[in-house]
Formats: sequence, C-alpha cells, structure tokens
Amino acid sequence: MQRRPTSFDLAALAGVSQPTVSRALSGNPSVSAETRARVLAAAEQLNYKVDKNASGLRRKHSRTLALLFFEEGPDESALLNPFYLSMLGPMVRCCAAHGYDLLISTQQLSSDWHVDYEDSRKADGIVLLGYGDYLEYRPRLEKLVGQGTHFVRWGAGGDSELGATIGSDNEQGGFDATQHLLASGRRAIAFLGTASSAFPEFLDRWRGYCRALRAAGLVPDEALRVDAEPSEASGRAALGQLIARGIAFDAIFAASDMTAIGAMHGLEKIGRRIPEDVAVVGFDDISAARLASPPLTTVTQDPRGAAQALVEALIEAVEAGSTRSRRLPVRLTVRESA
Amino acid sequence: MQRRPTSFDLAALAGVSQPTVSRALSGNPSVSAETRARVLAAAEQLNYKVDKNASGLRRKHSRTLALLFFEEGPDESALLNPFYLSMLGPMVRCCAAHGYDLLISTQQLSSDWHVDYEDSRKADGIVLLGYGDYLEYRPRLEKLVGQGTHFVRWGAGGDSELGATIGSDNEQGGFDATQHLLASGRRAIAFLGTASSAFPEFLDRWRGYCRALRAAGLVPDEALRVDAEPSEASGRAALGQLIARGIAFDAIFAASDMTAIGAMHGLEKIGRRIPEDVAVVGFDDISAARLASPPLTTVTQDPRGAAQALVEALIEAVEAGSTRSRRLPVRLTVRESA
DNA sequence: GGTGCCTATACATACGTATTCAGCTGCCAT
DNA sequence: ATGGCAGCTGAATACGTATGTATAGGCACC
Repeated sequence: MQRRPTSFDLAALAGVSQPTVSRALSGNPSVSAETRARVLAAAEQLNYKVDKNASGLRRKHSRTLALLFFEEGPDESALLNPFYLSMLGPMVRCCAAHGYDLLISTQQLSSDWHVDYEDSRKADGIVLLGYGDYLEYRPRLEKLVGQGTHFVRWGAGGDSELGATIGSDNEQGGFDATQHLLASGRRAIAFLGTASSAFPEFLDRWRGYCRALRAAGLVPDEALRVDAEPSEASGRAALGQLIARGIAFDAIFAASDMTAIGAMHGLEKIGRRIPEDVAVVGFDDISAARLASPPLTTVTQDPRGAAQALVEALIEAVEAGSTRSRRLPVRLTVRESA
Repeated sequence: MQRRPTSFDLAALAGVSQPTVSRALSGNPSVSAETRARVLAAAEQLNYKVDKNASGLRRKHSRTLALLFFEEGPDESALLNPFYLSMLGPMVRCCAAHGYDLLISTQQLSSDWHVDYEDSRKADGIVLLGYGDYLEYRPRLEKLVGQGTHFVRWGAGGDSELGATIGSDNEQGGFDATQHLLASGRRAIAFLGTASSAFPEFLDRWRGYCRALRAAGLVPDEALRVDAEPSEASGRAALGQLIARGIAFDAIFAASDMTAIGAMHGLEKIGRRIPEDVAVVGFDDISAARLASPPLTTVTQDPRGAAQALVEALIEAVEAGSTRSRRLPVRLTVRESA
C-alpha cells in the first residue's frame, strides 16, 4: 500500500500542471477537451481520487449532510421509528443523486447540544428527525438558527421562525380515514390517540377525524375518544377502556398502527370480528400493518417523497441560503380491516 | 454569521501560540495544566470547533466509518432488512463512544465499485451490510483487500481471505429452535427455508435443525423441507405446498419470521390452531413477530451486540491494522406460538 | 559559575486542493 | 506589421491543523 496519488502525480503523468488537473476534474469549461481527456485517462490509470479533506478545506463546504435522530436514550430513540427508518434508503439515494454524502448520528436531549457536524465543517446542513414540537427544543433550535446553521426538521410544522419543516398532512389523513369508515356505513367511530405534546401529529389526525364527522352531519363524541400512545399494549388497553365505558361502536380509527394492532388483538380476544363487527383503520402503514390479520387498512405516508422533500429542502437551504416548509400528501391504503 | 474562529484566533485570545492550542485540545501531555485550562476557556468563549477537514488533511485519517448497504435496486435493498435497521442505533452510539462518525451509503451491484469513502479519505474503514456469500462479490471484495481498504462484513463468515466477518451463530439458532419444539413433544417438524446462495444463513439454520433432530434420534425428512424465501407470501405458499404433499406435521420451523408469519396466516385460514395443532418457530425476531397473533416464538439475534462487534472489529482493523472474525450467540425467545 | 537536562512553548512547515492572477500563444482586425 | 483579444495554462498562494525541531527558562550538580 504505497502513497496515495495526488493531483501533482496526476499532473506529471498527464503532462500538465496541478491546477489544470483540478480544473479538468471539476468540469471547469476553460480546460480544453483533449487536456481533460488526458487528465481523466491518467486519473483512471492511477486510480486517483480527490482527497475530500483537502477539497473541503479549500472550498468552504464538505458536500455532506448530517442526519440527526433525536433520542431520549437507547430505548426511546427516533431510530426505532419505522417510518423514519423507511426514509433512510430514499434519503441516501436522494443525497447520492445530488452528489452529497450522508452522515448519521443521534442527539440526546439530556446531553449538551453538540451539533458539531456543521460547526466542524463535517456537514453542510442537518436533517432533524424526531424533534416534535416540544417546547424543550426551542432554545436549541433557536441557537441553531442563531449560528446560521442550515437545517430542516420533520414535523408538524407551522413555526417558520425555527427553520423549515417538512411533514405529512396528518389532518387530511385523519379526514380520509374517517370518511372511508363513514362511506362503508359506520356511524359510531371511536378515536384512539392522545393529544399529548409528545405526539403533535395525533392532534391533527383528530382534527381531520372531526372534520369528516361534521362533513357527514355528525358530531364528534368525546365518549368515543380514548387516550392511547403508539404501542400495542396501549392499543389493547384503550380498547379495554372503550369496552368498559359500555358505549357502542362499529369502527375504530387509531392514530397509529401500533395502537390499531393492539386494539385488533383486544377485539379478537373478545370475539368481535374484523371488519364485520368493528372496522379498524390505522395510521402510518408500518410493515406489521400488512402482516396483521386481517391486513390493516391504514393511512400511508410516502417515505420516499418525505425523504426527497427533506433532502432537497436542505440542499436548497445550503446552496441557496433559504428554503420553505412543505406539507406532504398522504394516501389511504385500503386492506381488509375496513 | 462572521468568520469561523481558527486556532490562531484561539491562540491570540489565550495568549499562546497556535501549536500550543492544537496540543492543548488534543490532550498532549506536554502542555501545562494551566495553559490547557486557558485554552479551553478561550475555546468555550469563541465557540471554537476544530475544522475536521483541516484536521483530517494533516493527520491521515478522518475518524469516520462508512456503513455500506448493498442494494440491487430501491426495492431490493439491505436497507429494508429490519435486522440491519435495528443495528443502526447501536452502531451510531458505538461509533460515538469511540469518537467516530458514521457515514451511510448504498452500493449497487450493477454499478461500478465506487467505494470512494476510504479512497477519498472521507472514511477510515467500511462496514459492509447485505453482502452475502455471493460469488459475484468476490472480485470486488478482493479489490478492496488489494487496495488495503479496511472493512468488516456481516455474514456467515468463513473466508478469512476476504476480510473479517461478523455473523450470528445461525447453526446454533436452528438447533435451539428445533430442540425447543422437540422438547414440547413435537416430532414431525417441517422446515421452511431455502438453500439458495442468496440466503447463506438459511443453510446454517437447516444444519442446526438437522443436528437437533439427530441428537433426538430422529432423521431429517426431506419431505418436510419446503423452499421458502423470507416473505409473507412465500411463507403462505410454502405452507400450501406442505399441505398439498399430504404429509402430517405438528410443528414448523421457519428460517425467517416473514416466512413464519405467512405460514401462520395459512394455518389460520385452514383452521389449524397455533400452537395446539401446529407449533411455529421463526428466526430473526422482527418487530412484527411480537405483534403476530399468537406472538411468535423465534430466534433473536442481538442487534446491539452485533452492531458493537462490527464497529469494534472495524475500529480495531483501522487502528491496529487487523482484526478477527467472530460468531455471535443467539437466543431463543419463547412466546406463545410454540 | 558553567554544564547538562528537563519542561513548556514557539517557529516553521507539510498535508492536497481550488482559485486568483498573470502569462503565453495564436488569430483577427486594423 | 502591430495592437488587441480570446482561449488555455502555469505559478503562487490560501485554507486550518498537527507535528518535528528549535529555543528559552529553570533547576541540579560538579
């Protein structure tokens, strides 16, 4: 393993100077076609690769984006969110298509704010995943803005002071899901979800649910609303609570698939058939939704579109200096549970 | 957003020279405690961060590892593998603990071999995920070895000529799963899996299955073995095939959870109870296994341990020049399906 | 009091690339 | 023939850090 070839070696081989090599490789139009060809041939021969450290030092950017997952701890990490995980592939591909590399990291709430990537020039900008609209984050995001760091957040959006936000149209998703249930004749539709600030999306889904009901001339009934977090256990518990209330229902709209699957298990246990007795619709389209029995009808967020929107917004922020928030469309995926 | 502070600015503020700043920050023992304190205070004040491009240029490494997912295309990517995805968090944390950053990328088989990260000094070493033991990869891996690139592969291992390999003890997992079924009195245990080179792990799982049978004085029956890929549809189809053969069975060991879940759906459809009529054991412990109904007994690979083993092996390769392959223990997770 | 040694710091330089500026060549118009 | 101009290329330099070598001061020892 001998010394790496440098642009000087390349220049010597191609019979030109080092600056010409640099220009040739970066596609500068001032270098003649034949010179460029000679340089490229030499590069091929020496298996020359630009040293990105030197390049990044000289230019002022690294052509690298950082992907930052929020986490409370190993067991409470945005890296466990299946939707985020499904965005990973598309993000990597989208970055590659734009000539960027992707750095991945996590950020603990408890730790100091060490978003060094942009500070230390390892990344030109940051994608933030798992940062809800918690107030706790505000000062950190504000500091980021203050530093002039380029970043884009996945979230419910709204607050354009804190950088651009990309998120799904949760309200419309809630509307579509509910309308689907209404269209199949259901009238007593329970809503399983929480309005906790930890899941701001759930509130929008609830709003869509209400809008659909009202559009059908119905009035949302608080008795049909049960608090539930996105977990199987919580879904089962919520169903138990619903039953305990003794209120009749012929459908369930769960604000997350995990909750929906838990509720389905609960229904199964008490012998209520799905969808004959109770139709169920979830939200997220996690992989287990398709594998559930019966397969779960759910609101699908498009991971590819989301990934692309995030990456392209960030690149725009990096290269053009600013970008805009976006709300992405969702799609109802009808399977057998409703 | 003014100019970034450099180590010279820091030196001026602390009243020392730039080299002293560099030494103070890197913990060089030759700098006195009081000087170091002054430098650190100045760094805090200026919010100084080492420029990793310049640092990487001067040193010969970037303290960055690249994580490379193999993919045939967007729909056939190692980034879709839930086990790999579950390693992500632990890998990130493990890298951080060792002071490394993690770059994530994909590699298409069809494209040229562009593992530029190490070539271009963006990464010091590479973790390869999703590279089975396909012969097609050999030349590429050999080239990597030839270049002196440091890398570690997740896989069945064995071929130590092609770099270190870290993998689960699939044979033992197959043995444990089968023994568990035997212990509960099952005697006719079907094996659902394929020996295709695309899934070399399956072959080891099959071997473990055979060893358990023989240890119990039974002889593996080829009639109980059905080819199946790791997908729900394939699992359902495999069960159909098994039924069509008209052979009696009281248990199923599927070489993957996806297959097992498909088979469970098939059993449900024809009214066979799980586990009363047929016990089912899977392999992988994907998230859907716990959510299945009944929850699936399966062989759990430890993503944290795997991630740690991969990262630490790679770091050892990078820093010490070489490393060794390892086979990681697996654990049977008993739920309700068997 | 000079020599030698040790500690802490400063000086100078190298890493490999991209860019600014200047220079060279040849061609066209005057 | 000469000035100007365009099209390419080369020389010099800057980017910010880390490190090898040199230097200044302090102390012990003979």
